[in-house]
Amino acid sequence: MKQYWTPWKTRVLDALSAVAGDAVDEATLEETLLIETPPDTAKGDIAFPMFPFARILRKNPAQIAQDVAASVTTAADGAEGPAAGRAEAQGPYVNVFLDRAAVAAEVINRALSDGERYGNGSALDGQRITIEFSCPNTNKPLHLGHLRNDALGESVARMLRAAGAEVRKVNLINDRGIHICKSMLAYREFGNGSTPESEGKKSDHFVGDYYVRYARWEKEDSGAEPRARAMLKAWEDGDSDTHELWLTMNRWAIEGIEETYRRTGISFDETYYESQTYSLGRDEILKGLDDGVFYRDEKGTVWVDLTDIDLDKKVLLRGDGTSLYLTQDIGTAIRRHEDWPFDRLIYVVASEQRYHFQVLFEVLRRLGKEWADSLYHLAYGMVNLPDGKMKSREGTVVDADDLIDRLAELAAEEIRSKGREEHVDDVDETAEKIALAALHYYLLQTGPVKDMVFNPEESLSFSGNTGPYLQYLGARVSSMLRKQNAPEAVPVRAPEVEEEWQLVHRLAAYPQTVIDSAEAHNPSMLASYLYDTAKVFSRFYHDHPIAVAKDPQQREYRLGLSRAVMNMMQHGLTLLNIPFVEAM
RNA sequence: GCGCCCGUAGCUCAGCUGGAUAGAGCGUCGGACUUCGAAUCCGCAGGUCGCAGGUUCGAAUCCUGCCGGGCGUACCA
Repeated sequence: MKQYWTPWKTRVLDALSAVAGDAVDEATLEETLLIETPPDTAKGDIAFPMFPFARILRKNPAQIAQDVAASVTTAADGAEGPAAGRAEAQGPYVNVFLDRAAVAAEVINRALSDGERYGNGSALDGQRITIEFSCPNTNKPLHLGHLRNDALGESVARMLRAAGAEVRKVNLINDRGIHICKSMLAYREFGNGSTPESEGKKSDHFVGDYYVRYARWEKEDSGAEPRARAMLKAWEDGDSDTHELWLTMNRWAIEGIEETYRRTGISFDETYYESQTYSLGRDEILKGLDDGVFYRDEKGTVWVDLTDIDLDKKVLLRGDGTSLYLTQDIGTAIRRHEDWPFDRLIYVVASEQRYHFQVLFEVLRRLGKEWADSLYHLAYGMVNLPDGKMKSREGTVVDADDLIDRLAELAAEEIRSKGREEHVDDVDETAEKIALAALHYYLLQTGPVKDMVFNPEESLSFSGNTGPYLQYLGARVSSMLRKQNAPEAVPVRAPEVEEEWQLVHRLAAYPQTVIDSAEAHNPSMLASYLYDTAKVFSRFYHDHPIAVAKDPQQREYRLGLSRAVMNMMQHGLTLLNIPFVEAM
């Protein structure tokens, strides 16, 4: 989308290249030119710092600014509409004063006519991106760590889509292995044929309880572990009783987990199961062995030597021919590329596995997969508690369902204590949406690379820099727009107060923010943009009349601006997987 | 030991590819509801941007070293 500063950028570049003559090519000038917003709007609406050109042009930056400003103003002379205005040198900066009325009308009307699509872009048009996230085990329910993973994966996927990419969200369910057998064994041992229904328990929690039960048992009885291993062997040999139990318990686990997905707005286009993919990759490794990319030792183990790129030697296939984590990841990557050839494959996986992905990508490269360079590990930090790490053994793991229940309960209390029951359609449904807003915003406001501290009390709060703050703004404005309809378009009219102009500016910069956040795979950029915008709007709303403005033209204009900002907020909240509420 | 990541206000975090005076929220203290919804708004206080060098017109941002913390360095996943 063409931005309102585009004509000015062109004019500044023209002026610079006139000053530079043949000495500097235009591409260099364009790369060097920065566009900023002056710290104080009295200084102008757009700023171009001339510092970098001082070196290139061997001139005083303030002098350059004066020359450029003069010729830019001349170039703009006679222009009308959004391209009109003048430039002024302020020290080493060229500052532009726009025809705000014209620019504002263009920006607002674009947001009004685009409606809920405002913010969708085409920067990634034609790109096919697969994104893998969540990847739960079928021996226990989701916990806080999964919630961060899910929030990130879902949000990044939505942002990439908004930026124009074709996105395929995939899940890989870890439904096999010794840890799965442990809960199965404990159930066979202590379950007495009970079921989630008979116990009145959510089915994934039911399964998880047996995993915990196993852990306790293992401590008391040294015979437990060998039996778990024997069960894994039986499973691998296709023992029918074991498979029947496995199918039943997996179904319980997955149904429960899917319920949490539905609840949190997480979805996938394709689900892979490790039980179906774990043996993939073996043939690929053997092919690589034939091609001399890998080697076999005297025990029959297949290795890859990555010491030439400062990594280690890694085992790809055990001597008995069985697969490892790495083996199957090689297989699933290849399978995915066959299923749906992608331009990029993003793995949303905790940063502890950085090394694993380095190795994985390099092995695929050595197997001659030309698409190996398009693989990307979106590593994110761990979620800690105020007193340290979550430890499943110490029972400090924060359960996903419990946390959301707790949040929803508090939100419902809040609704009641404010006497809002009559104003919302359904207290519990609204409370649930507020809970998700609090949770998702909390998880996404921190950039992915950083470890974060989950402070229960803080995350349970609904005021300040939180998801519910954003929802609250939406609810108030929705309520206002129910009473007074916004116009379909606004006339050319100068914004009267500073907040109006700031909102126009934020409206204009929003589509690019979506693209930047998507390309950086960083929802926190978008989150803080929305929060800052909401703050500006809150102040505007508080200090100035909108729907109750006496002057009908002013009222219409402000209602139009409000609607436009709401379109943007709704779009942005959706990208963060935060539900919009009409009333709360 | 080696490798990767992080270190910004008392706490939790922003700060885009280096750019004009480093920002929020929570917490403390104080103010604003006969006015479009007070889950809001406004104000006060709070900083050697871990430390030391370097690069440059200019560094929280880039480079080097050190300190502190996390993670990794499995024929676990």
